[in-house]
Amino acid sequence: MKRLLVKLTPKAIGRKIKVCGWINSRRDHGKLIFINLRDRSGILQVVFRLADSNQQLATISQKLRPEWVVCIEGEVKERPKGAENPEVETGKIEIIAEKLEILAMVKKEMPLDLSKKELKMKLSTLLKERVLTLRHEKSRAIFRVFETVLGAYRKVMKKLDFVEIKTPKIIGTASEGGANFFTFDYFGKKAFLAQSPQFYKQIGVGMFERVFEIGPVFRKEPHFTTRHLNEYISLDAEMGFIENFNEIMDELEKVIKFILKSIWKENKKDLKLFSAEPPKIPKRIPRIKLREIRKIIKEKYQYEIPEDSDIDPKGEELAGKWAREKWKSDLVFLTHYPKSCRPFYTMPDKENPEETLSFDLLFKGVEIATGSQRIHKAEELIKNIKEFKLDPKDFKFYIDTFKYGMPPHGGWALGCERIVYKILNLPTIKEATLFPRDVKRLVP
RNA sequence: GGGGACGUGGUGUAGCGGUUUAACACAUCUCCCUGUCACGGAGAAGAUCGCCGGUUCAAAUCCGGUCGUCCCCGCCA
Repeated sequence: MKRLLVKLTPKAIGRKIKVCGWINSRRDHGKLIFINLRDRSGILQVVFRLADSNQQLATISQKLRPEWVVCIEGEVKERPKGAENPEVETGKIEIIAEKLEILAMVKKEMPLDLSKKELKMKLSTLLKERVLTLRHEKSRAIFRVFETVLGAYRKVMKKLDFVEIKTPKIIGTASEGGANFFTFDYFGKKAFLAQSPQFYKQIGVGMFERVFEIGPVFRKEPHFTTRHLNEYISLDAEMGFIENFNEIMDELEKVIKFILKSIWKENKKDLKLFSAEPPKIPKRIPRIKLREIRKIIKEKYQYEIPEDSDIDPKGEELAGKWAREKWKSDLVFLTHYPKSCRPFYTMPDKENPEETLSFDLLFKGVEIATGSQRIHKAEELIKNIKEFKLDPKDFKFYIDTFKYGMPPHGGWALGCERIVYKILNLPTIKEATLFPRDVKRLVP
């Protein structure tokens, strides 16, 4: 008999069918055993009536335990009056088991009970036992949201006429000139893991004007926080022929709105598990210069961000608070960062050369994206590389791109895990990562 | 790199100098149960309290070291 997916069983009342999946939970009433069977489409109650079944079925059904993998054949029936469960999609029906095939048993003591609504585990255990904890309903909900972010990003970028590219992650030139790279031996040469697709996506502008990439980036930064990972998925974009750098924010604004809208459309059940409130999104996301938000935070919250430096996490949190109070917005762009806190390829502001045409996008007080207009003239780029005390020789192919002619352009990088982390109000970004890589964690 | 906190059965916690043969919940095993869905009931097994050393008549409990973990700051998405 062909397997039927659990979600299709309510339409099969009266029919004999076969379902396959994992045992999510079991409730043994002696002569009556209830099993919640989980497959990719949902959960279905299976009833074993031991009094009515043959000896063999009765004996093995008593042995069934959580996470065993089974196929069950039987008749789909409406549940008796009063025994319906409105919390489950298949709660009005059940299947009366007649045949049971065990595909796999559990051979190890389970460190958790997957049928419980909350796992209540320490983060270290949750990640150590990842191969199992990922099966939990809430974990799966997180990664369904993650999948929506990826899908929505691709969809909206294509709609905005960007072309998807994939750039190398093994690279020979450090893209930001910093020291935060993983290095390794590549057939006798020194290689790096890409910390950003920066150079390659800019080269992509020379091909398609508008490109985007969804891919991993690697950061050798020993941070111990709830919002950092050493490997994460970056949602990158780069666009040519911009008249000013506000156009970059205009596009990013469309993108982030589409992503958020998609999640609230496609992941209602997942969001409910985390009691996630819809984000406050105004018609236009406020944009404010860093130097102005500095003043506002000082006046409103008596908190001072150090001069000529990047905004700190506390400052970001307060900027987020201010945006919510003043503009009723969970999103806010901070713009015009000082030259000293941006990479060498960032375009300085002609009106104030100490500031750059750059921005960060904050979501609920956490930075989820960074972007800027880039320098597109080779001479200026070389000058800036030298000002940053770097050697132009190390960036030859990158500089060549601009010698061959490039339009004014700019782009952004969105942190995929950060979006999911803030949307679901997770205690840490590590829960929004299948197998997080942090300073201490390389396995599993 | 700087700072803080925590390590107790499989999991999550309580106990914080002697009433402890280390307690509770869930999981595990045995038994009872025909309408449960976080099923219920009875019982059993399972921890030398991370490790090493010190203080003390007495240490899971206090002190020091060590290893591990988590968080904050810096930096970033």
